[in-house]
Amino acid sequence: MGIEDRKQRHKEDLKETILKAAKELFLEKGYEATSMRNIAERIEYSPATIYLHFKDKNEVFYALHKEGFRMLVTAFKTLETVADPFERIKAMGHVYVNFATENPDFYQLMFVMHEPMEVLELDLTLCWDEGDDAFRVLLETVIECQKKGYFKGFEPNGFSFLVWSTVHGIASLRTSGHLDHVRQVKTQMADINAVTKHTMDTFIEMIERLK
Amino acid sequence: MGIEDRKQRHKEDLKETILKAAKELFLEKGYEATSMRNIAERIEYSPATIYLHFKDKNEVFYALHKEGFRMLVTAFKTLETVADPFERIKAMGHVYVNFATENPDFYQLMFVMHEPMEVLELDLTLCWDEGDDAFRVLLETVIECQKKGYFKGFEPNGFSFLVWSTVHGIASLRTSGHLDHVRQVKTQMADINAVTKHTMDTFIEMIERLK
DNA sequence: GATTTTACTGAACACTGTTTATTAAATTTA
DNA sequence: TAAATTTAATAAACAGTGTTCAGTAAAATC
Repeated sequence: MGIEDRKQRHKEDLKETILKAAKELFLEKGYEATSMRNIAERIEYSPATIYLHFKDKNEVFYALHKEGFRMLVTAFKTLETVADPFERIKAMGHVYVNFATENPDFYQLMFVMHEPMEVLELDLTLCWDEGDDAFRVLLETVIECQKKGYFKGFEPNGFSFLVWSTVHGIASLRTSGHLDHVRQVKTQMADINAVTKHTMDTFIEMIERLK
Repeated sequence: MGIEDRKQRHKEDLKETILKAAKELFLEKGYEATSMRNIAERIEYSPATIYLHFKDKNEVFYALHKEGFRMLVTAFKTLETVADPFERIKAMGHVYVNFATENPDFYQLMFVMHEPMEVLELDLTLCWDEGDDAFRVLLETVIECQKKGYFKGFEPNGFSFLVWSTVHGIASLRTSGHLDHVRQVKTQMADINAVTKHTMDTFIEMIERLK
């Protein structure tokens, strides 16, 4: 089936080409400004062609959403070298917030917008494996911490949700710009990076005290 | 100038009518599905008339955004009866998350979307008074707590940002639906309310230990 | 060489936010 | 009261959006 293979490969090449163009435009101009016509124009196909490979715009961005999670899980991989689970959970917080800072558009796509998640809601045979993977890394680290005697008396799921909520809160208030508006009025801090860092440091100090 | 007054009143009546219709449609169908044509149709005016009273769609929703903050500040007012500042900060967290739960669309408009905030960014003479007000209530409570010996050694701004980030994280992961997706896979909890409550309880337990 | 399958597109549908020239009504001036 | 002016409101257009579908060329099969 050499011909079948080649055809299949060509088909997937085009799908990859569409996603490459979609990603470029998304990072250049954001979600709203990236139209199906825009993507089609860049790859020199008609808009209708995209619909032969993706159900709709949400499905295109769901693919990018998954790519973002693969990037995040890769970033988490580097944490395996951190032996102490408590140090690892601190490092995870930094990796998470840094990821959001360095890839604000991806972060919004992954954790703020719910358009890409609608694909999951409409097709219930699909699962949010990527999100689950990322959460499991956190949960396992929390459990490991508790085995060493940290965070005594906390239910691990609840504690993990709390840690996630906190770093997500910092990341999303930062990337949406709301944190910066309050900074301007309430603090003498020079820039948004300082506020983010200060808030993260306060969080680390907080969990240090639960040690 | 009785006539001037009447004309002025009529002008503001129409502005209020526009906002009323916009609010209704927004709560019925969400932000994206509320179009200027939709609003105009409901009040039986032409779309162009709205532009005599508001610069653009963002300005319409900025007005609703402000209304949301007035609602939140009103909800915070009831906390003045809580004498102990530590109990008050706990109650604030609950009021905040309950507000987000009961008014998810308003919450998104106020703390997640940045379209309404663009009005502030374009017209720098305007200030985000509403957001500042809400944050000040939190900051003052934190300072009061510290006067009573709680949260020793924390810088009050940083601690306030951290508390805000945490409750915002819980509220926004809940209203966006991301929390519910992880719940389905990772926990045996019946519904999203249980997860939200459990995470909030864990947060309260956490700050109790810093007392 | 004729037929079927595949890949692709042009054009349309029903929307969107926004602007502008024009009209109709109300008010002011003569 | 009649003419002139100001105000309020709109119809129509512009340039875009996501999406669908009938139709067309090219490739593969018979």
